[in-house]
Amino acid sequence: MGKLSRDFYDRDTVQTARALLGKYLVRRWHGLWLAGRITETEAYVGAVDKACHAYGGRRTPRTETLYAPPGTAYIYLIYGMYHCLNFVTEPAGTPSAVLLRGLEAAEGAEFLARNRFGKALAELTPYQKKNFLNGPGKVCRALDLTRAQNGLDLTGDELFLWDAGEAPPADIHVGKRIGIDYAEEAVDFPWRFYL
DNA sequence: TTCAGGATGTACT
DNA sequence: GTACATCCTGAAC
Repeated sequence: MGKLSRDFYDRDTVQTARALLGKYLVRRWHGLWLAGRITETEAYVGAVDKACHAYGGRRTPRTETLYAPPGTAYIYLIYGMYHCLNFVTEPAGTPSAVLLRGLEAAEGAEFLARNRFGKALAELTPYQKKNFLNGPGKVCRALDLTRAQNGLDLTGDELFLWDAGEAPPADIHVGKRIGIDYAEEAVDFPWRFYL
């Protein structure tokens, strides 16, 4: 029970990705709380993973955040219009992170719906409810996360992860990662975890 | 229900 | 100029 400390992120990335399922992402937003339960993650390990932006020690302005200390938010723009939120793992200088792919609304659902669809929760169609937060771009849209939050310290008070003290999820699914067809042998790494 | 195509900007070649 | 850790829409089934 409590905010996840830096130690939580300072270890093997694949283990961290798995351990994040069932934890809560919490965001302080305009004086109120937005939160969701994590349902889907993927691991990206720079040292061995061609799908990772920092594969082979690649260092550019964009990837610089991946080299930050564990427990840092890495947020980047993808396809010109969506953002993806990652949690930096492993010691500083080891470019690895966990991509957040899915949430279940927990706190501030009314505001999440407004950010995501521009209308009230009660007005969402069944299709919109079903596809509320089941993708990385959707999560960032609902939580109003952009590159302005890139580099945020996840042990701070603005954006952090919370262990609600729930029993570990019983039924964790494992699979290949999504949208990385270019990554050669890394395409098949079983580094996607979901409930 | 699945599927093709387009939107859109930044990073990198 | 090309590719990209995506999502939405509209058409076909």
